[in-house]
Formats: sequence, C-alpha cells, structure tokens
Amino acid sequence: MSKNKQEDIFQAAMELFGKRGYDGTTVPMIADKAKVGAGTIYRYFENKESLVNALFVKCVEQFFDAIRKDFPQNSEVRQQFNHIFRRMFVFAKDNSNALQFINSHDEGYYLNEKSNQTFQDFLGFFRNVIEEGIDQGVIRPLPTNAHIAIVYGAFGMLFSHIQSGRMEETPELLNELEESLWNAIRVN
Amino acid sequence: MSKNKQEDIFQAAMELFGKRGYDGTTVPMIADKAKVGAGTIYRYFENKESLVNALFVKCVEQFFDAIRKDFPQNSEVRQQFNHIFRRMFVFAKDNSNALQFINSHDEGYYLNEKSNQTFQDFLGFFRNVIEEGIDQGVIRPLPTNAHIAIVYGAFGMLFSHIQSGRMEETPELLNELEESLWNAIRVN
DNA sequence: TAAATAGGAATGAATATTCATTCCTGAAGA
DNA sequence: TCTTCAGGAATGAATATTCATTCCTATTTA
Repeated sequence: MSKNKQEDIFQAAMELFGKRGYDGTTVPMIADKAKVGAGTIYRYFENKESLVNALFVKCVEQFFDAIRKDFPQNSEVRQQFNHIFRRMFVFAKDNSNALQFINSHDEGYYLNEKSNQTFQDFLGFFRNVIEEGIDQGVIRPLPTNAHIAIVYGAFGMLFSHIQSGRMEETPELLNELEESLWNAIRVN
Repeated sequence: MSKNKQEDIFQAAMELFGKRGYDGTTVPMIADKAKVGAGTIYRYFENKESLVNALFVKCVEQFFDAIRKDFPQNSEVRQQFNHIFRRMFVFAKDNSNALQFINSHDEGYYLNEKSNQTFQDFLGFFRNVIEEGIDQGVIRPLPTNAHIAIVYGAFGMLFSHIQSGRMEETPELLNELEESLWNAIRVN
C-alpha cells in the first residue's frame, strides 16, 4: 500500500488524461487506477477541474526544470539549442505520460489562468533563446512564435511517433533530428 | 432555413469537437448549433461515435483531395514539396474548423478502423514523396516517419498559432516557413 | 480513546438515446 | 383549383444511464 495518495492520484490522472483526454476520463476511473476511494480524491483536490489544473502546472514545471537545469547561459546559441533538444528527449523518455498529458491538454478550455501562465512562461524560455539567436544573426529573422512552432510542434509529433512505436529512438537518429531542426531555424 | 440537415450537423459537430473535444461536446450542444432537434441527429447517424467517425473520414478526405489535386507527379521533389506546403496552408485558411478538428482527433480512442486507415493513407501520400526524395538523394536519409513528424508536426503548431492570432500569416512569412521546413529535411 | 483519514455507497445533476407526436410535401380526389 | 390524405422527416420531452460530488461509516493514527 502506497504512502503518498496524492502522488498516486496524480500519476493515475496523468495516464488517463493523457490517453483519453480530460472529459473522457471519469473520477471513478482515476480512483480505481490510483487504488483509492472516489471520495479520497476530494480530500486532496477541490474538484476534477482543480485536479487537472494542479497536475498541468506540476507537469509543465517539471518539464521546465528539466530543461533549465544546467542550462549553458553563457554558451553559443547553437550549444543552447543542443542542450534544450537533448533535455526534451531525455524528459520524454523518462516522463512519457507527463509529456503526453501536457501536449494533449495545453489548449484545454478548462485550464485556469495560472495553468496558462505557467505554459506561457515555459514557452517564454524558448523565446528568449531564439531572440538571442536572431540578434546574433545565427537564427533566421522570423517571428519567434514561428520558430517555436516549428521546433516544439515537430518535437511533439516526433515524441508521439516514438511513444507509439512507429519510430525507434536511437542515439544516431537523435543526432540527425537535432541537425534537421537546427537547419530549420538557423541562417544559411 | 437550411435544406441540408446532415451538412448542418457535420458543420456544427466539426466546430464543437474542434474546440471542446469529443467528450467535451454533448449531442444537445451539436443539435442547438445545427438548429435541429436532438432526435434528428439520430436519423442521420447511429450514435455520437458514428458521427465523429463519419466526420473524421470526411474531413481527412477533403484535406487529402485538396493536396492531391493537380499534384505535379513528374516534377522535382522540391517542387512537389512546394505544392504540398502551399496546399496545406490554403486548406488551413479555407477550412480552419476542419483542420482543427482533424489535428485534435487523429489519436482519439473512439476512432474506428476505417478512420485510422484513412488517416494513415493520407500520411502515406507524404511518405511516397519523401521516399522518392531520399532515393534521389535530395532528402536526408532518415526514417520517413521522422520527416513526416517534422513537417506535419510543425505545420500543426504553426496553424494553431495562426488560427489563434498569435502569429500573422503573410505571403512573405509563408515563403520563409516553406524554406525553413525544406531546410529541415533536405540534404545539405 | 479522540482525531484524522479513507472508503465507497448514495445522491442529484447531466448526458446519450428513444419514441410518441407533429410537421411537411406532394399526390390523389372532388 | 381546392381539399384531403399518406408517408417520410423532424421534433423535443421522456427515459435510462453515467457522472461528479457528498456523506456517513470504518479504519488508522497519535
């Protein structure tokens, strides 16, 4: 029997929300998977919406921290890009449920102000790196959001293909993918 | 008063599913928006799941047709890429609801065999072009799914940014984006 | 033993689906 | 030409089910 029920609920909700979506997941489903009573969930969260928001913030912050940790603030932009790219895939491998949950919920109508802000802050980190790159003339002078969409959008679908087994993740492939995406945003 | 109720139902469902997801959309919501009685929906579709599947197949086929039409079968791969890229954005502009619906439902647990197959056939079209490009030595020799994920994944998030107004679509930007994505997949 | 925690059956609201009825349209009859 | 009528289409209230949330009891902890 687990000691930390809140964490059990988070894990169960993350998996179910990630696979079936927010509205496709019922509270009793979460309770079953977490091996707690349905009522117990309401001891830890005010309601289903609070749960999904708390979980979203938690997951995005984990992802954000994983990327920020040891970030080479004073290195070349190319090196910073390498850091971000690698950390994204490491996080994806270690926390595939979290990532699947984030990617399928970041536009949910049930997300509150804090959740949306947290996600914006996360993307803001990429924004800074890209703007720095544009200023230095190493990244193409396009709207920052365009570069973010290319890199993060591609990453999302790459992850989904790896996750589902339609593609195999190897160190060599990762090297190639990093170069592909860098080629997309760099000046020639 | 509209003449074609089935089409009214399709349109309403497409918008609502696209914005709120399958489980977040109720049948009465669809009926209201389509301006038909709730029961009428069941004269045209066996149930909610049949509706979402019929709609998914219809939308993907429309998207597929829009891209296949006038496809330059005998041109260079670079030219074929140009064709696909442009058609995707034209379709996105003219059918934003359809595209939003497709992109948010292509992994839904409620999709049946036919829906999944239709989507795979659609991606298969890209696959052929990319494989041809790899054979000719103009596209990098990576798994085809990797290239598809990069291009289609990036496209999906670019569309989402344009759609929501976070980015403005201009002819110049489109030219740049096409080049960015081609740079991602081409050999250097 | 008192207080806090957990459980899960009970509840009421919301939802998908059904169905008895009404509404239209166009043909038949006067 | 006007009226009647048949049958398919449409409706939305009614039903059966599912769901989020509550609440009372049992269990654990201090």
